Amino acid sequence: MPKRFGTDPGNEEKGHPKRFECFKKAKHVNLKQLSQLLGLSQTTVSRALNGYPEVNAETRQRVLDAVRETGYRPNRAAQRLATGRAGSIGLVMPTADGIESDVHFGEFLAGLGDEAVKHDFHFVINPSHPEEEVATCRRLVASGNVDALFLAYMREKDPRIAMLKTLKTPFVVHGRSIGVPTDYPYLDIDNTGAFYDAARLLAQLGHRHFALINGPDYLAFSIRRKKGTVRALAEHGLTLREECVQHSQMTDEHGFRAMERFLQLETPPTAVLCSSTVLALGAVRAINQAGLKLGTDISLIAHDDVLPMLKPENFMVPLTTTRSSLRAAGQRIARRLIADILTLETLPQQELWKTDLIVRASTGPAPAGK
Amino acid sequence: MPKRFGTDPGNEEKGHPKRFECFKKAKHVNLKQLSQLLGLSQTTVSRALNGYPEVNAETRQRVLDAVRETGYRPNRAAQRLATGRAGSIGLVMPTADGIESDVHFGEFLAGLGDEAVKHDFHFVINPSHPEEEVATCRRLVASGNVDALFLAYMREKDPRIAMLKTLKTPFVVHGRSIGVPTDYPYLDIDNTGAFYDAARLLAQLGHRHFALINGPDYLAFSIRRKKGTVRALAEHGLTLREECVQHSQMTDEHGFRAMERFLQLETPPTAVLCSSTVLALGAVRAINQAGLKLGTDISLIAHDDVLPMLKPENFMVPLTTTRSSLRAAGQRIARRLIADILTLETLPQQELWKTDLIVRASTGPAPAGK
DNA sequence: AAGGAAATCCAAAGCGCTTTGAATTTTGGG
DNA sequence: CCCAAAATTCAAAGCGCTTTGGATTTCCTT
Repeated sequence: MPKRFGTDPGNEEKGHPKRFECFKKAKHVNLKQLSQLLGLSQTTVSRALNGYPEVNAETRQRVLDAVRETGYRPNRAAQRLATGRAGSIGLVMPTADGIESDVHFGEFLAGLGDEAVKHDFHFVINPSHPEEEVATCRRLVASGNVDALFLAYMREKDPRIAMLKTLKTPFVVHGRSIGVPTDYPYLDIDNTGAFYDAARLLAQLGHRHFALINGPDYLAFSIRRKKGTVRALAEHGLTLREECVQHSQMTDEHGFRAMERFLQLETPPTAVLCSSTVLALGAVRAINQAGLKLGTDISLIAHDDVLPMLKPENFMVPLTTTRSSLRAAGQRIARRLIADILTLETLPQQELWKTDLIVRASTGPAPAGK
Repeated sequence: MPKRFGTDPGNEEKGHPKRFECFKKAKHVNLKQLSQLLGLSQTTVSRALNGYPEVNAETRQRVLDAVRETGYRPNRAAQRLATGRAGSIGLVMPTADGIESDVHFGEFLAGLGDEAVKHDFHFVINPSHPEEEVATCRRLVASGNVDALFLAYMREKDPRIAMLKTLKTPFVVHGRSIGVPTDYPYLDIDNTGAFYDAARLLAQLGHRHFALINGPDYLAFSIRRKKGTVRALAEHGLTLREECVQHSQMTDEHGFRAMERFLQLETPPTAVLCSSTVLALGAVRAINQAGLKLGTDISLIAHDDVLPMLKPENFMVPLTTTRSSLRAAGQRIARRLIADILTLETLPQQELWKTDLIVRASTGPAPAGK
C-alpha cells in the first residue's frame, strides 16, 4: 500500500524561490525558470533547444549559453508525456535453457548502454523464451513503453521482421534474416565475406581439409558463415565435408568436443574455422591435448567479437581472426535507433560492416603431404 | 533536426470520439474516459487503483472490474511526471578491458528484467570504467532518471555504499562489502558458508592438499570464499597454501592455467574449489590433459550460478557444486527495488541466501597415500 | 512608402496522472 | 431526531514540456 506523502517539500519553495535555489544544491532548473531568466517565452526556449528553424540564431545562442550556465536539463517524463514518445528502446532478450544469454550478449549490451545513456534513453529489457519472441515483441510495442525495438538472433525467414513492419514502431535488426526481402533496417557484419576471406587464406596456404565450428544452425549468421566458407573452398576445387561441420551454442565445451571429434576422423582437417573465440578456446584445447601444434600441424581462424575478456592475441599461440567489434555494433545500433525515434523518419537503412582479417600465429602453410 | 508534426491525428477524434474508438484498435483508454464510464471522478478511480484507504470497498471493486474490461493501463509517463518518480532503476555496468562484462552479468540481468517488465519498470544501463563507478553512480542519481540503484561487484570497503547512503535514493546491493558497517540493504549469498561446506566435505573425504581457483582478489565474494575455505581447513588442522590460490577473472582460460600450475607443484592438490563453473571448465580440462581422473585422482567442487549454458550435470564427469541461482537473485533484487520505490520506505533489509551443496561425481575420497 | 511575405516570438491549451482542499454523504452517540 | 465525526467522493490545481494558432516585427518588392 503506498502511503500518502506529507506536505510536498517542493511547496515550501514557493515563498522565496531564490533563497532555496542556493540551498537545494541546484535543484533542477525547469523550462519556466529558464525562460523567465532569459526574458523569453517557454515556446521559444523549447524551440531553440529542439532545433526548430523559426528561432533567431542569436536568440538560440543565448539560450544555449543559459543552458550551459544553469545546467538545465529537460525533464524527461514531461517530454515523454507531451510528445507521446516513451524515450526508451525495447529489447527482447532470448533466455531459456541452453540458450545464449551469453558473453556476446553482455558485450553488445554494453555498447547499447554506452550510447543510450548519452541521450537519456532507457531500456526495457524483456526476457522471453525464443518460442514466444513474436508475441513478446508485440506486447512490448503495445505497452507503449518503448518507441523502438532492437532485434537480434535472426533466423532464417524470421517472423519478427514481417510483424514489426506492420507496426509503425521503428526498429533495427542486428544481423539479417535469410529468405525474406531485406528491405528493413539492419546492421550486420559481412559474415559470408569474413569466412570467405578466412577460408581462402587457408586454401592459399595449401590446406585441403577443412572444418567449421559454427554457431547454432538456425541462426542466420551461422548459415552465412558456412556459405562463405563453402564458396571459398569451391573456388579452390575443395569441399567442406558434412562431418567436418559443427553447429552448436558457442561455448568452450562445444568447441572442444567438436575438435576432438574432427581429430578422430580418418582424414582430419588441417584447417579449422571457428565462429567465436570462445569456441576457439575449446578447439585449441583439443588440439593441444592431441599433441598437435597450432599454426604448424593445424591452422585455425576464429571470428573475434572483441570480447574484452578473451583476446586472441593472448592465446598461447595468438589467434588469426576475422574481427568486428560487437560493442561498436551496439553503439551504432543505439545511435540509429535513437535517431529514428527523434526524427520520426524510419528510413530503412542498411549497413554491412566488413570484417578485418588479422593474421597471427595460428595459421601457417598446410603440413606437407596432407 | 526534428521536423514538425502535421496536424495531430488525435485531433480528428474530437468530433465523434465514439466512432473512432472502434476503429483505432482500442486506443488506450485513459483515466478520464474510465472515470466517466464509471460515473466517478478521476480522483476516486485513481485512488481505488493505487490502494488508498478512503475508497468504498464496493466502489473499488467496480473500478477494478472496469479496468479489466477496458484493459485500462495508466500512462507511465504521466504517472512519472505527476509523482516525480522516474519508474526506472539504474545499474552501473562495469566494463573495461579485462573486466567481466561476463556471462554472469547477463544471467543476472535476465532476472532483473524478468521482474521489472512486470511492473513496467525501465532500466538505465550505464557502462562505466570501474575506476569511475562512484562518479557514475552519482551522476546517474543526479540525472533524475532513476529512482533506485542497483549495485554489484562489491569490493572491500566499497566507497559506493557510503556515498549512496548520503543520497536519499534507495538502492540494493548484490553482495556485501567488507570492512564497512553492513547496515545497508543487500542481497548476498553465503559465500563463506558455501565454501566452508565444500571444503569441509572434501576434508572429511580425507583430502589434505587443497587449492582454490577464485574470482578477482579485490571482490568481496572472493575474499569470503577464501575465508570459508580457510576456516574449514583450519578445523581439520589443514592450511591453504598461498601457491595453491588463484585470483583472476572467471574465465575458462584462467581456470585452465591455474590448474596447470597447481599440478606442477611438488605436492599438487587433490582437492580443488572453483568460484565458477566457467573456471571449472578450464580446470577440468587441465586435469584431463594431465591424465588425471576427476573424482578419483582429484576432486573438484565448483560454485554454480545456474548458468543455463553451463550445467554442472552435463560435464563429462558431473560436477559437485555449491549452488545458488543468479537469475533468482536478479529477480528478487528487482522486486525489492521496486517495492522500495513504490512504498518510499527504505527499510534497510538484508538477505543472506544459503547455498545448496550438491554432490555429484567430481568428488570422491582422497587417493590413498596422498 | 505601402502591402505582403518571411522571420520571430508568444499566450495558452493540452498530455494523463496524482494530490490537495473541500464538499457531500453516512454513521453513531446523546 | 439532531449534530459532530467518520467515511466517501469530487473539482481543480498542478507536474514540466510541446505544439498550435496567432501576434508582432522585419524585410522586400513594386
